[in-house]
Amino acid sequence: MPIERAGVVRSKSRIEVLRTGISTANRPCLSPVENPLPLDQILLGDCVEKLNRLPAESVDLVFADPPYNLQLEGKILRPDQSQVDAVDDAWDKFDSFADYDRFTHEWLAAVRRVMKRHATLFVIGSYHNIFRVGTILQDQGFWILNDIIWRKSNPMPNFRGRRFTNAHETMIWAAKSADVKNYTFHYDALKAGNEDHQVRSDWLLPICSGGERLKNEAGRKTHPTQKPENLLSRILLATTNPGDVVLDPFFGTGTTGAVAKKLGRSFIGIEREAGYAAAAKARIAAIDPLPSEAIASFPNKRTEPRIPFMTLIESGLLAAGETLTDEKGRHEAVVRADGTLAVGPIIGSIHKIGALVQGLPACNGWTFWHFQRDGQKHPLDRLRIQLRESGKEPV
Amino acid sequence: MPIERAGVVRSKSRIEVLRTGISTANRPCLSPVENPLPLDQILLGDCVEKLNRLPAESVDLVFADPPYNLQLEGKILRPDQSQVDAVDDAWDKFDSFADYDRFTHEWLAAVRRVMKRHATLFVIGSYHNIFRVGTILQDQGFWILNDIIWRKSNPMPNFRGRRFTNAHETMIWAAKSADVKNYTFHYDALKAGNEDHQVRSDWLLPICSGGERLKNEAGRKTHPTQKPENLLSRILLATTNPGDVVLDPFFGTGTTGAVAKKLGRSFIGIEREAGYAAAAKARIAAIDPLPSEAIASFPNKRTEPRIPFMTLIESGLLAAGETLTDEKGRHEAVVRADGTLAVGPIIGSIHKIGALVQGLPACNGWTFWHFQRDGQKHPLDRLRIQLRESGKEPV
DNA sequence: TGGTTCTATGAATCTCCCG
DNA sequence: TCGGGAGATTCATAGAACC
Repeated sequence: MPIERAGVVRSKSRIEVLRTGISTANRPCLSPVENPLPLDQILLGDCVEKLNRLPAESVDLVFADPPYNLQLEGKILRPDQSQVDAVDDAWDKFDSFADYDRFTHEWLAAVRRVMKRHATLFVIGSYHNIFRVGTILQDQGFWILNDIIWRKSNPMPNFRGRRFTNAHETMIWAAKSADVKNYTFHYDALKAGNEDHQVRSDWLLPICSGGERLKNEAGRKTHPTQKPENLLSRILLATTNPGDVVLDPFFGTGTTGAVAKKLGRSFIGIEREAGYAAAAKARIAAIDPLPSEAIASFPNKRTEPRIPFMTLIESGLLAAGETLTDEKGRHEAVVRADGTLAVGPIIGSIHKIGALVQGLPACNGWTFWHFQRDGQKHPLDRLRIQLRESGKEPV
Repeated sequence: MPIERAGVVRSKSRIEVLRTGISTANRPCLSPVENPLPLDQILLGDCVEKLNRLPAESVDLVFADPPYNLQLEGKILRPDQSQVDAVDDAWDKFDSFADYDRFTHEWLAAVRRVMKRHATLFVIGSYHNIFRVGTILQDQGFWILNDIIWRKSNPMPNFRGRRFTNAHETMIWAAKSADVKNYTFHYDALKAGNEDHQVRSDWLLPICSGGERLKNEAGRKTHPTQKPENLLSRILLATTNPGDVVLDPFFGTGTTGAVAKKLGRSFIGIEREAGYAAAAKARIAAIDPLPSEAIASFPNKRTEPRIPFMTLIESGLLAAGETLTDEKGRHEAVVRADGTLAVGPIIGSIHKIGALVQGLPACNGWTFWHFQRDGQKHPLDRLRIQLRESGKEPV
């Protein structure tokens, strides 16, 4: 095995830390000590075989760029890489789809086992294979979160003029099952980086070319389908945290590893072709990780510490007896010393009372209710932010 | 052994169908004379049953908008607590993927039988169903020509902030089999109407709303998923000729029929719900077909237009059938639905026709041709500027 | 009448912590 | 595992309402 490690090699203690919390129950074959998570390495060999040697529930994200269907390449390979005779009638065409399906089924099941409970999966493909992949992953219980369209700003034109320019590829983003709700998704950061608008399911990005494209000595491209780093950046920034483990079972020339290293994530790459793996290793070794302040997490509203309304009063930011209104001044409520609001005889939380006065089933009291300072109305949330910021300062 | 998992286990009979085409057992044996093609009609009933009564190899194009098999749980509320009027109709309910696959397999096989040899098929769907559809149609021997992304310029946002905005739907365009080469595809006309650039596989179009959206007496939408006419226009203009027969097995409120009538194509619609069919019938009756010079075939030779003139028509800024003149009103031409101009029998880009009527070698159609509004003539360029200003595409 | 503001709504697999 | 409740969450467009 010429290449078992590439790029950054982590210390054992680091691995131990990252592996903490991984159950030993379902782990195949090897003990944790004998089989530590091979972080930031490229495993050379068949992906199913290599995956089966990894501990269960050990990675946070999977990015998979499997071989596209083989029907256009004139030859068909079985999962064991034996070649199927070239054929062109319906029976054999079906047979080739069945082969591709079996291959897909195997690697998806192997990947699924090593995913942590909250982990998610990206698979990229074209119309040749993506429908088979999508069907099979649904059959395995994966739960699709989005299909995402990579719109190529500079696609290869259609030379024969008999079809529309094939200007996109499709990615499927899926959780392990429908009941997984706590997957990582940096909604706030994505929105903030997109003119304060939600990021859509169609992404416009150029294909990989220029200096980013790996070439051999003869100037030929090293890999036929090298993915652009920007594509992987978006994915990793959106769905992982720094320190997370990203698995790529079809590593190729290592775009996933390069981007993971740059963004302070760990990677595990599996690649069958030694030539691709070697190119990936050299490429990743030359990557400088970004400074930590460039990749630190964007504040996430859902994970901010909760501030009880009462704390505002206790801290003196708001006084018991003050009158709150909505933004337009159409509704009023009085702040009570115990951290509740009163509208006439009715008493309740800022959310309950906000819902009540509007006749709605629910309401976010932090943004609905406003207090008055210097003749201007400000939302309660402003005081909450103030409190959180002051709490972070050293005392 | 029934079909348990599409793409994984196949029944023997399924393989038989794939090998031999349609088995004769299920084939209805009515002669064309006994069963003339019900052109420009809506057949009320189950689509498979109705399809089996149609003569084999009788339609030129199929547009299918099957149920998506959305699996909704509970309600979704907007941030203002209003409830989204979701698709919860009985026709979109399936017990399992296996059920949906069976349904898909049946209607696709029935559709396949009535397609002429050179006919093509469009199916539209979302990530909930499109992977199943794509897999099954590949299994049946259909040959995918493109997958086409309808990018919605105004999609519904994601209200919970846990996913990317689901801003597109996917269409699969397929021929009956891989050896069909003579399908209709108006490459030259499409290119001429698109700045002399090939049309890509991602199309930006708004959802159906405003006056085009059918509403009942109470002002509620008649159909939850009415498709925009511009979407069907592009499809019919690209892949059919005037006089062709377009089949829609899930007719709904008849967008396919309305566009077919407008563009001088015939249609056959099949719809199970009497209410939808009645709405479709009334809608189509009110359609005025475009004048024949606006839809006659684009000459099958290369031209050199330089304008996305087609976009003006799709955006509604200019209507197919309108007459353009030069500034002094000495020359006239008719706007065609495919983004070209006609002067008598001669058809070409706005530039070519402008040059022709003046007897000059070249002409800038954008400044030469004028349209009439409120009794005044304005150059086409005015509309182009308007469009550019409004056409800020989300990235 | 014209400009501005408000409101309704669209194929949607749409929360999460705590007791 | 289930239920309750805090509190988090929206963009483009049409058309009505208002000024």
